[in-house]
Amino acid sequence: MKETNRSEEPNMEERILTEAEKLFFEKGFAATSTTEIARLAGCNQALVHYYFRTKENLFTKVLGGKVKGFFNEFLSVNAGEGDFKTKLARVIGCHFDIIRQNSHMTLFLITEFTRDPLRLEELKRELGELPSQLFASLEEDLQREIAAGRIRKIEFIDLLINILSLNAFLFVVKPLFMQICGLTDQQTEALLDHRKQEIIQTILSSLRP
Amino acid sequence: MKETNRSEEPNMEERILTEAEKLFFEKGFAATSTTEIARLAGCNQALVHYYFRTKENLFTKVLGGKVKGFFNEFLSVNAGEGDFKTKLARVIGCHFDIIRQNSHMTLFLITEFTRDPLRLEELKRELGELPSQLFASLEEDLQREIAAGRIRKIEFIDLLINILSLNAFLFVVKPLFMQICGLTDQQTEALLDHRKQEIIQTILSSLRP
DNA sequence: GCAGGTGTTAATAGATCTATTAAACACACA
DNA sequence: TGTGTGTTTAATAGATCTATTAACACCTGC
Repeated sequence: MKETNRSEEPNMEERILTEAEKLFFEKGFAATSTTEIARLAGCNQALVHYYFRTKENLFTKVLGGKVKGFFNEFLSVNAGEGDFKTKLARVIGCHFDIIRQNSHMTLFLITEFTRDPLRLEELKRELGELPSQLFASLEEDLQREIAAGRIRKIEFIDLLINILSLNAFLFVVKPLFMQICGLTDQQTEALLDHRKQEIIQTILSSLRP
Repeated sequence: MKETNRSEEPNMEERILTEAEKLFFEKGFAATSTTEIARLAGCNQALVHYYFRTKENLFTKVLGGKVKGFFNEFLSVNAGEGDFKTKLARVIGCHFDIIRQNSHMTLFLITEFTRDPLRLEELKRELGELPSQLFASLEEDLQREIAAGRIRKIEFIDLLINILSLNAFLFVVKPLFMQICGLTDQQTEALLDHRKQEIIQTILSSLRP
């Protein structure tokens, strides 16, 4: 086994991983071939199998870390201190930023998990209790606020779906949206900055009694 | 050429179209094989090519009508009469229903158009002025309401994105959502009935001054 | 009854893809 | 120099996919 490279140019194994990630995100598992991965990485196709044995293996290698990392980050957001609206605004903003940083993964995650439910089960198992932790605390707060008449009556699941919809949907259709509206990258980033604030305001406004 | 069937059991050509549609929607173009289409339709694989010559051909045959029809319906929704909030509620509800009836198409449309921008350009050309008609009228109303202080200040594009996000996102992740929450079809339908009202209320609430 | 059209299948060509194997290559080090 | 180890390639087996072709079954009009 070779020492991991430090500050050298990437070796072939790493280049394969890099190109594989690009292609998998861009075209999905089925439409990506090991031949194409090899071509982009600049090596023989057999080498892809030498390092990773199977395409499936390579796929999970590429994904495993990324996906688990993404959800871990997403579900570990800390609501922090302050009143409910402050905490809520913070969580919404953090989630928006996390999705934004993984923009190209959004659509990919949805399609791959939809098409392969087994992968989803696996992820659920790996994440364990993480989801319930973040949500339990927020739901408790929500019920208290409703009881105190400080926000209108709403099911927790609805609030959750509303936030996720507003935060994620634009990233799901981002390439489409840019093309339809004819936006440059720079204009898109500006719009996203603006959207983050607008989403927070929309959710908070919609919760007023 | 044979007469189109009336009230008889579907002929093989129609069954191929039906099964092809299911598979394309479910797994995308690349992951669907003509062999599998034939198997589900209950015929020899050669027959698929007999009727449609190529897989690409079959794909556009299946899609062409559906997609154009969907967007036509979506963009032809009539705001009708009444004050702004009434009209808005009607448009949101109609859009929700249209997407709901085409539930399985939502994710498919996004992925296919994202992966093949040319198809999108073609669709834009075919739809022509339709999009601007619906939106121009609503935007005008919105500005008037803001000026009159009856709703809070908001960009029209933000309102549009909010509505579309809330209406569409759940359908994009519907299979995932059902699996994660362990919902039956019946439970899901009940949730969707509820969501429709909740989305309308969320949008209207969020617009209060 | 049979000639011709339509629907259907079996067989197969040809392409491409995954995965394996054996051999060539490069380099370290005794 | 030679041997060993890790990297890379060429060649290829075997599977699967798209598409074509030739043959078969069945109906219909003459």
